[in-house]
Amino acid sequence: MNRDEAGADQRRRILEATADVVAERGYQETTMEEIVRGAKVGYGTFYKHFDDREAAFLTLIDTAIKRTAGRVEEAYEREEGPWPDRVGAALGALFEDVAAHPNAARAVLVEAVAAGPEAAARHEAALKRLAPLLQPGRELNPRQAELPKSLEETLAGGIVWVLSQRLIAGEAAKLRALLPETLEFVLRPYVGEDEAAREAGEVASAISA
Amino acid sequence: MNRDEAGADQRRRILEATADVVAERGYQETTMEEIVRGAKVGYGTFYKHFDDREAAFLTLIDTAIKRTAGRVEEAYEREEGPWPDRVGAALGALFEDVAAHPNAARAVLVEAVAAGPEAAARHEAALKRLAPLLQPGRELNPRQAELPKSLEETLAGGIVWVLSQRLIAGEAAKLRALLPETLEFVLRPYVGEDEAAREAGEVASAISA
Amino acid sequence: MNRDEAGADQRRRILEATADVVAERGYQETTMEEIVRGAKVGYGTFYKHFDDREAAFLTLIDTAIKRTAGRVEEAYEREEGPWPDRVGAALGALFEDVAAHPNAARAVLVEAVAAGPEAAARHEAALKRLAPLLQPGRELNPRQAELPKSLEETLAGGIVWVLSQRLIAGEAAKLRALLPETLEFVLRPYVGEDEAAREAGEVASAISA
Amino acid sequence: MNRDEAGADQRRRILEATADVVAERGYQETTMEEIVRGAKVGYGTFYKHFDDREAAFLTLIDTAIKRTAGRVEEAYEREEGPWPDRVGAALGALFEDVAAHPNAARAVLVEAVAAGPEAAARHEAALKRLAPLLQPGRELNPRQAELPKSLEETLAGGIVWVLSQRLIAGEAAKLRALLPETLEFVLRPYVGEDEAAREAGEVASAISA
DNA sequence: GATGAATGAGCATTCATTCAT
DNA sequence: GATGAATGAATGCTCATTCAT
Repeated sequence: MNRDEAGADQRRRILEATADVVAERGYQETTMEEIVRGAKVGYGTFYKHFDDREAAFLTLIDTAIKRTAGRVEEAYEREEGPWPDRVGAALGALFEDVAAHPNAARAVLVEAVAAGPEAAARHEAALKRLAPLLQPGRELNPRQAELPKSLEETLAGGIVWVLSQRLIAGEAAKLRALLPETLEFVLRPYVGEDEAAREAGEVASAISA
Repeated sequence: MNRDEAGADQRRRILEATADVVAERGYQETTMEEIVRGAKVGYGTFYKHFDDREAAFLTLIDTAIKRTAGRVEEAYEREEGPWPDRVGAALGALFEDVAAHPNAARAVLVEAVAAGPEAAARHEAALKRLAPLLQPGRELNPRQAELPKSLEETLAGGIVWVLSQRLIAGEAAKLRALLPETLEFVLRPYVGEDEAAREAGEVASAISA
Repeated sequence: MNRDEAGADQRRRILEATADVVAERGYQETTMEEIVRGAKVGYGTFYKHFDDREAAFLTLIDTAIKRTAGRVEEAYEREEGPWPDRVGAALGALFEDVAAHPNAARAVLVEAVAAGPEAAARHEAALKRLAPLLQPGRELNPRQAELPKSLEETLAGGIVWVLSQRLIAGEAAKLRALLPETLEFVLRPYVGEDEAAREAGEVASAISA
Repeated sequence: MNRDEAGADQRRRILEATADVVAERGYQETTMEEIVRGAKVGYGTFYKHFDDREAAFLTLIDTAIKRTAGRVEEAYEREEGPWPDRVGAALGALFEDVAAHPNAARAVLVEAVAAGPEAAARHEAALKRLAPLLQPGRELNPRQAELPKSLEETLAGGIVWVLSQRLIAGEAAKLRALLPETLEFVLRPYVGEDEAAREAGEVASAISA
């Protein structure tokens, strides 16, 4: 491992340790000692990579958001089927990524809310990125004009709630099973309950396969 | 004012000051000094009423939940019309109460999430109290068996998201205007979009009246 | 002792402890722990009185300068004899005050030099206050025009050197004995060696009396 | 450049960098990082040459004292005229050397005072080396018995004060202009004001020539 | 009873020094 | 030999809690 790789590895270990400790004890209760012990680095090394404790936390959030948003948006783009399939792919990618990185997800979805204005702003901005994926569904609804303006925001809130509850309960593994019904919940306002149920069923089959 | 009344008044002032400071600076940033200054009591008085800082915060949450839940559930019970009207009444009471006590609501809905396990548990429990009000709606849906199991939880998450965003933005006053579309969002899975839109319309008329 | 008196006492103890520790170990080596231990106060009490460690040190310096300058200038004003007597009185007051408060004097004369720009500026300003007491002596010199412009500054430097060396050596008590010859050194450029020696002799008699 | 020369060069660069940083920020604020960066060497190289940070500072002081004292004492010895001329030569060499190496001089004259006991002792010892150059002047004073015992120390203090003030003000270049009056100040107690003024005048002419 | 002055444990951060490469 | 990445002891400061008045 050369010097750059070693540095990148330290940085990764620090962010991982931060995510772990924050997930376990909450951001505010997270001490520097726990982070550096968890990352197996000295204090000085931590401060070579980050300005202070908050900077590491914000970087953790930013990194997680970037990765998750990338996967979600990529899944959405890659799927070439009709819009409901694209949403299904995106939501599937979201649930998978959260399940794969539950601590980082928890940092973004739970801790960021009350970890100061910077973190809260990132949390909010991250959630707003779901709206553009849902908006096109309005075209499919014959009475789209009647759809509430805040629909996308509210749906995003519902999705986040599902994720948060599992993360808080330490049951990220159960998310996979919740994907079909969450998808149904999301699609329903746009395509109606029949179509939504059908899409959810397809996803459910794919999962159990 | 006799001794008991004086004590109750102090206690109320402490909780109010706690809510104010927590709303303004976040729970973790809230110092005892700010609380006792805001409540116009000495430290000793604070510790006569509460074991420690967290106890006051938990009591604040509990009190707020009790009051809000009481109003919501009472509105639901009092309404003698069909179920959608009852949900409309309950949601209306919720939005009104949050708008009337934004600081306390913020403590419950935003700060509690990341203020330690005790507070998080209360936050979660509070949200779960919305489910029993929504569940009966399943009876109205001819294909109720197909409704996602987690529907009520997810709807609650959506509602909370709407409330949280306004509270964070300091725009509790705008909640009134959001009530119709949020109601529509909640009713839609149970009664379909036509009926949901109709109920939302009625509520909207009632508001502007 | 009422509340105000207690506060003033704490403040005095903190400044005294600061002077003691600084004299013993140097300003930069002085830790907060030593100060609060020496002052018999908690950290919080320290920070109620002073913004930070440097503030306490600067206050110590300012206080010492104010007291010493007051005494010196008062002695100068009070003496109604001819100018050499006035300088003798002033220098006597200076030596006495330094001997009575060697730690504070050391803080001003020795430590302040290298304790940051604020402290250094105060050190310099303090020394400059000696010049106005010496300047009038120029009138007594028939060839005053030839006196070096920097004479007063240089004399002040000489005086400070004498004081500093005794303070560093921990021999503040010996200052009394050095007063006559230092006075002679100071007066000589203005009144000539005969008169300077005479004045020094008078002071010496007064001391041994 | 062979090994020894390379080593000597590193050592010189380290001392120079130390002097620079100490002059700019003060000894206590000087970090190892600044020194090694300024000297363009690694930490390991630094510690090959010096035991620790203080050792480098003490060596810097010792080196500077040795060089300056050498020049001053050499100028004094080399001058074959009467004693006042010899003192003039010595003081001239001192002022020139300080002006030529202001950072090193500042380390010795200003920083050393409050940089711990070792450094303070060297500062004091350095000043004491001026006395033997001045002492012989007593022979020229018909009433030498009456000269204060501490006269030489006090004069040295005055000289140092002049130098320090210019160094602190970053005006080492102005020292040249201050040489005549400082010389006059130094000679006066021994040879009287006429002779002192005459010598100062000569030096002034030599400078402006 | 009520006050708020006082305490001191606990934490983030810095930087001299070491040692693997 | 030379480097500079890494260490972690040491320190200034905050703030929840106590208790003398």
